[in-house]
Amino acid sequence: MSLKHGLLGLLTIRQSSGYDLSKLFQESLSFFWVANQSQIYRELDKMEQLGWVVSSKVEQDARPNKRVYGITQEGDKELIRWLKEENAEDLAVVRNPLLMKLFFSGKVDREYAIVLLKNYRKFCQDARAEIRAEVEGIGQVEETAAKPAYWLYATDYSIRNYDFQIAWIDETLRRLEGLK
Amino acid sequence: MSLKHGLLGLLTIRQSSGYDLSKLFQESLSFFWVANQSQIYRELDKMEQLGWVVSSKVEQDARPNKRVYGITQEGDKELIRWLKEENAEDLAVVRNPLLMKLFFSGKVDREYAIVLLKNYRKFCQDARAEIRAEVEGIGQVEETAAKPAYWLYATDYSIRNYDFQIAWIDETLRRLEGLK
DNA sequence: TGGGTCATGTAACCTGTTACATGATTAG
DNA sequence: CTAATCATGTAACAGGTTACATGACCCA
Repeated sequence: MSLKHGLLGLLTIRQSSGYDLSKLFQESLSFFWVANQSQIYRELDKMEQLGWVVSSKVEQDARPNKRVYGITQEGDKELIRWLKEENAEDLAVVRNPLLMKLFFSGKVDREYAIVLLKNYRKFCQDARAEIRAEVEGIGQVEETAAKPAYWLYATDYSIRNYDFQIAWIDETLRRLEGLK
Repeated sequence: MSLKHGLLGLLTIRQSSGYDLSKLFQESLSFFWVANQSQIYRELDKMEQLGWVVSSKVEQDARPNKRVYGITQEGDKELIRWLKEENAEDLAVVRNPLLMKLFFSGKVDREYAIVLLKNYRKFCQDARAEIRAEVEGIGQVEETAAKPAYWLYATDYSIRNYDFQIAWIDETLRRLEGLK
């Protein structure tokens, strides 16, 4: 149940509306978690039922009224509980559409597998560049004994993960093209 | 929509019941796609409504009657269409619970992040060993101009992906422990 | 003045997870 | 004899996706 906890985490920074959270999420967590806006609204609703957040209506005139959410003590406790919980198996969600397609590519001409890999390679390069740009944008972040820069480890993972994928694609393309 | 297509792919090998498919899936595709049994039953149902498969009841006496599914021409066409389709963005589903937790680990003691990484490292090693064992079990598969061994590329990806993750964990642990 | 983005959400549907139900056969 | 596994599924719920609705403001 990572999405709810991601939202809790963001709400410890500041109170936010669904819209705000959606943007915040996009800026900070979207490299390793995709969530769309409507999903965030629904989750907030459920989190309020769970007592993890409270909301209050804020009247606005130039825009539609909004509902601003804040984390409760209960919510904070839940966030900490989740962070301390050990559940290694649940951390790896294996679901890879690329490999699914590749696995069955014997059914079609080899060219399709090659295009598949090449397109995906392009996608990886673009995604990698985007993360790098984002990281540069934030600039140097202090990593001290008091505060390890966890976000840095996460972006590092993401970038290197793309590197790994690109390297694997290149080798696989060589093998495929070598068979011609 | 990869699960339906995975099942279509398996059904081109042979006709199968939901139970058979569930085991087949486990043996062949589970390294890159997790699916549970009940999900497979439901998907088969929908695929029959779509005309991609047909089923027939098979009476059994020692066990409950079963429903055996076979792929139709329509289903085969759909499988090929999916294999040829270009959709690079949809191939990367970014949803990483490990990074979500790590990202917010500043909220708790550093020790929890260390345990998190160590537990996950163990998980990766076990998963890696399991795939290797499976690959050895199948033995050498011919890779010829006529038939590239796509399954081999997929397992190769999976193994190297675990290697990458383990390497990143080790470096991250060093950084974390260096801060003490 | 017409299209994009800001800003708020709702509704319907699809996909994935968990728990349960039933009864035979097999291993310790 | 008892628990595990084989073998078949169904039901309810949780999480994710797509499409739609409303209206102001901003830029070309």
